[in-house]
Amino acid sequence: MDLNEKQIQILETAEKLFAENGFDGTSVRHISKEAGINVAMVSYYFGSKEKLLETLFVYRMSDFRMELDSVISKNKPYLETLDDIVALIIRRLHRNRRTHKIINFEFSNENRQIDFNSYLEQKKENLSVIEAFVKSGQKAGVFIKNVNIKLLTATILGTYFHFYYNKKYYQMSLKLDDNPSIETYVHNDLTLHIQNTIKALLTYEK
Amino acid sequence: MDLNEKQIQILETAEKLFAENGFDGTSVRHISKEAGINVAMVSYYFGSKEKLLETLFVYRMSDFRMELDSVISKNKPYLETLDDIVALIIRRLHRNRRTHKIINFEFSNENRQIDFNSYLEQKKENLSVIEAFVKSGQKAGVFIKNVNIKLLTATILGTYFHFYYNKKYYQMSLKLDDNPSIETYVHNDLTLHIQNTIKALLTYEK
DNA sequence: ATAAGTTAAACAAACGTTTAATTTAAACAA
DNA sequence: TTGTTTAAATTAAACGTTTGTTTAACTTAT
Repeated sequence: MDLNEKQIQILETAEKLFAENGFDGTSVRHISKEAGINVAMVSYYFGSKEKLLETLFVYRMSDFRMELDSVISKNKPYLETLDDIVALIIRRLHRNRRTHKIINFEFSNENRQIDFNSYLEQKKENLSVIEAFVKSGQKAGVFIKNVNIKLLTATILGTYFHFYYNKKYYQMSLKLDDNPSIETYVHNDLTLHIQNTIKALLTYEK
Repeated sequence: MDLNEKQIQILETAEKLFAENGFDGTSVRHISKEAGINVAMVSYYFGSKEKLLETLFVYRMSDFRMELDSVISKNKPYLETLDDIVALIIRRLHRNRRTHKIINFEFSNENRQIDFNSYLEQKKENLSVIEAFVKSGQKAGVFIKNVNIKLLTATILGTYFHFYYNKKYYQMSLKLDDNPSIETYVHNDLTLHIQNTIKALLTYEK
């Protein structure tokens, strides 16, 4: 995939607007105006509004697997690696939160004609790497056996997204007045909470 | 709020379509066709598409507080009540998942002119009841102190919604072929996973 | 000179809402 | 039970906008 500057500019403008107003809530004219280009350029470069979105998915979702492998291959103690994995996931999720939001919303839209196969394939790969890591920790006796591994990531991603989707509520409730303090909260408190949750779940005996 | 049969029929049709295709992805004509009524009836009964949505929120979100109080006032042991609270939340969430999905998506849409105040007020109340319960358990020495209480519900709701939004993925991954087996999975495995997560988090010592 | 980039204008289709006319249902008096 | 009145419910048609995409002309760079 080779994209020129203008294409990337369109993609990132579209990402912002799709995340803010939804796919159907964002018009091609809105994107082109915000990006400072002519309406026809979207069709010219991407073919259609749908294909623009598919291009955005590929543009944003690459190279996570590599980062994940890198963290695991450091061979730190299991609990430390677990913390690192969670921190990595949250960091990536937060950086690409807009695209993830669009995926979350459009993936469950039956009526949409968008190809999610590359996204699904990548997700499956990543989860099987994490699953292998947890099973290895179970064999080593560090993690307990009685855990629903497939739902582990649901808890990690789900907690982050619920925070992000209800940002307005938590801003109010936690008195996070400006963007920097939200960033700090995500990378400290929220990450710590999820790390503790996953560690507790994997080591807690009834 | 008194709604006649036809109004409820419109509301529930709209709920289904909004959840499937999004608010902007659902036209008033689509709703009226699916509900078997004339297009003008939506404006006639609700005033506008936006006000229809606000009516749906109130219609679905009521009386949770009552159920929550009822569970807590049974005065079972703390860990059992905790399980009951989680089970109650998941049951309610799952029953009203469509409306919750719409709220999640539209609440983070800056451009939308929808009144979320009654929803926010209710959410704040419910969370403060749960917060009080956890603090009481901490005083009793059953729950540990080192927990981010405000993020507890983010983990509960977030895990459920991540499962629901990625239903297609989990269906594939967990081989849940039909709707009954999904229902069973939600009320058994998923609920159990979240109960274990929250119990672990609230009792786990480093 | 050739191809890529960019533009304004036009296209049919779909959008939410309003209008004005008609049908239905309920209330009332004879 | 009847005919009449009144308001609510329902309808098809029309309103002005906005939608995604295409066209054909024009500009820029190679």
